Amino acid sequence: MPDLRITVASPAERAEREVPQGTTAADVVGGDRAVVVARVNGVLRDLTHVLADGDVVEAVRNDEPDGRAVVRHSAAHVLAQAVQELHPEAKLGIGPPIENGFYYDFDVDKPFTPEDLSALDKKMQAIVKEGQAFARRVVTEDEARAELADEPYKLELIGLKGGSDGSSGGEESVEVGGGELTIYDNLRRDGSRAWRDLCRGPHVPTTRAIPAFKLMRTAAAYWRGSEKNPQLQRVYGTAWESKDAQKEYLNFLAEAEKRDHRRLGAELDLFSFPDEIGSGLAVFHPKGGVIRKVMEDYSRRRHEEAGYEFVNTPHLTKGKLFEVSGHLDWYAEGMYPPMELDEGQRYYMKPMNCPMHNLIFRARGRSYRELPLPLFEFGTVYRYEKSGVVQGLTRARGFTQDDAHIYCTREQMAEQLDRLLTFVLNLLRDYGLDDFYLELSTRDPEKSVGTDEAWEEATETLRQAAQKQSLELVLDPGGAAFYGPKISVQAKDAIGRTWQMSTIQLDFNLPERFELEYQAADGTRQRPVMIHRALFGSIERFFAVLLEHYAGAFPPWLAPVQVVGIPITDAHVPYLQDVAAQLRARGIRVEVDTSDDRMQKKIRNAQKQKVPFMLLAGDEDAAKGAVSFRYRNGEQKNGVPVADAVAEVLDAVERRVQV
RNA sequence: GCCCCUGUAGCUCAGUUGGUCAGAGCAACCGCCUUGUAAGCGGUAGGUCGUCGGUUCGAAUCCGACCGGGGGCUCCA
Repeated sequence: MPDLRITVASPAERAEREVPQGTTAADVVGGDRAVVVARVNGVLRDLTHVLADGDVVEAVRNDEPDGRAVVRHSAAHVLAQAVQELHPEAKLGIGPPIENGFYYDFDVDKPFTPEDLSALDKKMQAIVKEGQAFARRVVTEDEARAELADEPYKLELIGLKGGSDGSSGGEESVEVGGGELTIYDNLRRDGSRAWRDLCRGPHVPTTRAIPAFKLMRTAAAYWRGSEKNPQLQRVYGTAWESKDAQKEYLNFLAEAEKRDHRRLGAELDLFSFPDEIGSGLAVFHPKGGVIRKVMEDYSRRRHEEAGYEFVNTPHLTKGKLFEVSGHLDWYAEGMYPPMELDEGQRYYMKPMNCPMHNLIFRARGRSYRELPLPLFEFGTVYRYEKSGVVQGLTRARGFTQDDAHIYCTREQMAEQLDRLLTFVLNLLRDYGLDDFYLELSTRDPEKSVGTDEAWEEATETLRQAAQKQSLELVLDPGGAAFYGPKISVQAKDAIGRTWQMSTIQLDFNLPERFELEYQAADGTRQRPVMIHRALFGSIERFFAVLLEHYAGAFPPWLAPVQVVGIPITDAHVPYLQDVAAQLRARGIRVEVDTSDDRMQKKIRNAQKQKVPFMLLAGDEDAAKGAVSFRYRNGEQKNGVPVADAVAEVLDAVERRVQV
């Protein structure tokens, strides 16, 4: 039998080898337990895959993205096997790997309980320990239908695959894919079949190659993501290449929970959601209010410097305005239902500020000399979010946008976008976010208005502006709003989570609908282009992001209480009050703790409130005209002359640094 | 909107199979203590157990509806 020539590739090198017929990927790149699958000619394959002449083979380890996904996918299979052993009536949905884990959907009579979950976890442990092999088997459609006669959802997937060959490629999933149908058998050590599932694969060689997993939660999910379909029970799990990697991930989750803005908002007395007001509608307490005020003040200042004009508009309007804007056609279900006044006149809460700003533009004739005209407003809007999606400050029903609309000529558009992106990114950096990427959302043909040409021009202009920023640019096909494409700035926070922050949207549509015009230099009337942009998105949401980013320990310029004076005994209260007065005179938010707690307790309280500076004073300090710093990290600096202490605090605030 | 979980003092939580089970800690308030870097001590007050119905001799405990909250689906700033 002639030998095969293959290439063994690794990030470091490529080596040609001659191997006998029948050589598998495992023969070439296996041996290391961390290698779970192989990449053959760029396609992930089982290690049992038999190589052909000319193949390029690459080992895929379980600690790289593709390898992790395979481990997770295999873990999903083990879950499904466990479910069908413990709940034989369960019908299988799909079970793909996802970011940080996997899920599997099941149709069961009764939703899983927490007890079910821990029983499943145990069963999975047993299966993993047993070391069952994942064996791939190619089947015909008829064979698959026969074998999976009891699995209605799998049959549906087979039907989908058979019916729409290559038409759009849209329904490809991990169960069925590519050119052939495959079933994976889970084989016990004695070769008998423990379980099987329709699956594209690939899989790890045996269940033992799933080093760490944990079932996380259950939830309902619609079959194939549509509300019209039945709801299945989804079990979420996580899986990793090692126990340590999993532990690290679980620690990350714990850290995220500690930073949850809903928790910190209550602990730090920043805001609340009184039941009496209604779901998704927040009130800001004094400490949250002052943070918000500082955020807004700084933003206003920067907008002023950048030449924005400030406007104000009402929260409520007659329905006609949203007929003109098209919101009632496109957005009605996101709006609060109307109130009927004055013989059937319908008034709506505004879900967006743009129509109002258009009225300001249109209030009188406009000249090309006024353009670009940027109108800015902290505009509060109300959106009727479905009850299941409301979530803290990040998804509220009432929120305030730092909203601006820039009216300009087509010629000005590109430069405006350019400057805008730079402005946005710099401002976000001032608030302490500095790790960004950009996302370009393009047209959803199902949900959009306007001509193809206009969309194309707008999209291209945005793309060019984005590319100048030397940031990563990600595409989001079909993600645009109905009136135009958008760029959004995604920011990474202190623990690596990304948040969508600012959005910049081009709009050729609203100027049309509102018949906006300006008079050009040649005397003709022209239609302006409109750019929508919000930096924070919503102040509430941005507030939440910063709160989580800083874990409540705001930098001094944002901290609600910047300095707490802590007297060693009551006798030192007047001394500290004098220090506080000096700070207050310079605009510092300072309190002196005059409660009858002991000094240690006062420190603990200030520490828990995450106050950036504690200033202590007892006899020793008072005698020298000094104070002693205690910082949030527990460090201290003793005997600092009062003038120096004041200067240090002021400096930190003015430079907006974190301490 | 749909599914699951959940709702006991301002906060975190105990309350066994429905029958002195309405409790604790922290916070608040009142005293005592006068103290050098994360909880000093004592006392007082505070809840129609989310709401409304139902089952029962009897419900925080069982059932239903509604209203919050959480996790998802979907959607989105």
